[in-house]
Amino acid sequence: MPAITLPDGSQRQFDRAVTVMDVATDIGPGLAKATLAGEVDGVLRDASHLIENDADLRIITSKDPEGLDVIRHSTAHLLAQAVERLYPECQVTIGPVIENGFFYDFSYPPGFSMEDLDRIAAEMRRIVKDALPVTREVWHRGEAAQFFRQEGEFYKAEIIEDLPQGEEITLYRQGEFVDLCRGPHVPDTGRLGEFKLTKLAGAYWRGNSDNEMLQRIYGTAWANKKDLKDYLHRLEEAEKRDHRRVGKQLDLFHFQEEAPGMVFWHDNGWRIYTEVQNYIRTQLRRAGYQEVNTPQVVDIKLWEKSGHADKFIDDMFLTDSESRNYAIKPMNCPCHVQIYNQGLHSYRDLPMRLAEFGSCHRNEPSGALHGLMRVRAFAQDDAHIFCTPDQVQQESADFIALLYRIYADFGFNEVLVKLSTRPENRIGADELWDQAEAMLAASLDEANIEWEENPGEGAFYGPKIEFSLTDTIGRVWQCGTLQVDFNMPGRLDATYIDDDSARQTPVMLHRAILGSLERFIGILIENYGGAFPAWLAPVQAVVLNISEKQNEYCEKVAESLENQGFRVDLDLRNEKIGFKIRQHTMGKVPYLLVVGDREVENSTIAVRTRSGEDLGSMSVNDFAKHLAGDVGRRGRTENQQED
RNA sequence: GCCCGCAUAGCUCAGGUGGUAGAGCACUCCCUUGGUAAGGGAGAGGUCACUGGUUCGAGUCCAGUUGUGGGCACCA
Repeated sequence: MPAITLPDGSQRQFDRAVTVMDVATDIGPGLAKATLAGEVDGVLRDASHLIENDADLRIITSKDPEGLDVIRHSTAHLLAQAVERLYPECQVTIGPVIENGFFYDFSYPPGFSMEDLDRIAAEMRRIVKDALPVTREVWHRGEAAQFFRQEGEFYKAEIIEDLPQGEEITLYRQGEFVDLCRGPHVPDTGRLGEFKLTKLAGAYWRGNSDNEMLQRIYGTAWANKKDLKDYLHRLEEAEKRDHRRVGKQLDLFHFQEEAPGMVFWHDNGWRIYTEVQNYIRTQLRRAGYQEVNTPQVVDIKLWEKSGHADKFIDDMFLTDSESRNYAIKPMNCPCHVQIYNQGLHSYRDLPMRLAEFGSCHRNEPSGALHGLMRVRAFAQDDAHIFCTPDQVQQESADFIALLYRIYADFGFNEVLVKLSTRPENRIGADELWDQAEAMLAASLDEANIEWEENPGEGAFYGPKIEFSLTDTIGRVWQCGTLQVDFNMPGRLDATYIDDDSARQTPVMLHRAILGSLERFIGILIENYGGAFPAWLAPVQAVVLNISEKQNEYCEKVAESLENQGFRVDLDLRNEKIGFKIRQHTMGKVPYLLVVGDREVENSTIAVRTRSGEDLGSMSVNDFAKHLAGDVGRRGRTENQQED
């Protein structure tokens, strides 16, 4: 005699056990048709789930986020069923829901091609048309494993055997296809159909490169045709902001075969780069850092001593001369310890903060390279803070505050924060790790920052906080980092004299805010779609003449602005004004300054923004003030004050 | 590094089943001096990524290499 309480608080009384679908039907046929699953007492269940006792029930349709997940999950099963039909020797493994869609991994040594994807999608549509009922079955663990082994599905049998004891083993059946799954699923395959198989990729079984490489098929799935179309449209729009595409359009940089993973910066791109670098330089100086510069080619012995060679020798570029072996430096820290080690330090000298935009090279695996986002040659806004153990907490807090201030200047207000803790392969005593991890966690908590733990992902010498930004298509890129290192200073013989005259080993904080400048500029390009705020724009304004008559005046305007430190171009080509406006608008120049006879006569310029707004005519001085205000705001919006 | 694609003019891209390359934009020259997103005309421009193979003949088919794209693994 269950009484069902719905989310609006209303109750329905039944004289027998009912399924989620029964309740939906009781409410109305329209709802029944839309019902995909139900949330019974807070747990997601199939529409066919039988409710025997009083319960809270929320009917799940495609309008609920959970409903969309059910659709995606069921579409993954649909994919697996189609693949099993077309490639009977194929084995299924796992097929989870991911952002915007799903994937399914198959063991199929011959491999799939893009043509296979078309065949598979066609078979999937056939199954949708057949509207096969999807049913749930509870199996005995051993029998289920046995069943899959008989079917030749050894991966599935392995998954079952690895499930925690006591967990219910459920199988879902649609037509001839049976899959191990926790569920829930849609009531029948007819509820699916708004999907697209998007990519084909390799993926290692259980994410381990020692295992077989499986064939992964990615897809996207939505509740209706419009959502699917909108999603595909969003992807296209994101592609237009791709930093590689924008980099070519705006003549920022290029790559070429002779230097894979290394950037050829052009004038326009390098202007952005140096602007960013100079901004950071000023910020660090203000925050009490010293800027230094250290050699790029350093004897391998130093890398052996620091511990890097042990772990990263394959990823280092090596060279030799006169029977000595050198590495092109992959990072700055050992060199900074060398600077620290010059002279004797008192605890009174600490903290000592050494910053460097040193050029570093890492021989990244070819498959990892990705435009500016992952390169083999880069510079970081890198710095190392040498301090006493007591100072770690305060230095961390100061750093985190600086990082958020700088991100805000660049217009980034959403930051993902993770604390990576001790990895399996590490150096140093566990007590030191306990201490370091706790300090980092405390500095985040004190700043009221939400963070996640990333267990086992710390560097080999210490735990780290990672600060990540997101690109236009939702890929997350780690930029900032803060790492506590109790090991390297000792390995490289760094010391200071304590207040009781004893020699102590300083703690070293490795830290960067933007991370690789190359990557950060890639993110900036995508964030702005190439339309940089005035402070970063390679060209801040272009002076355009209407005809030859105004050339001399135009030159004077440009010269005056340049003398005030602005980046200004002159376009005196024999072209119509509409043509020039169009070209520089597409070139994303923030301000277009038009000069005709009227302006010459009144000693003014007509100001137009790249968004097409007409700011009217004004004197060069007034425009300079306007532009200076714009530059001064950096990436912050009008009403965001600098803190 | 591994899986699946891709590589044609400076850029964006066409080039069924093999018969020695095309468009638009950009570029050069000429006309046009034009007031806020493309004025007109003419011209030049390509060892079809590289190496090898099949063929009378390869941009096109096959193999390898390099680079690159999407993933996986890696990321001090």
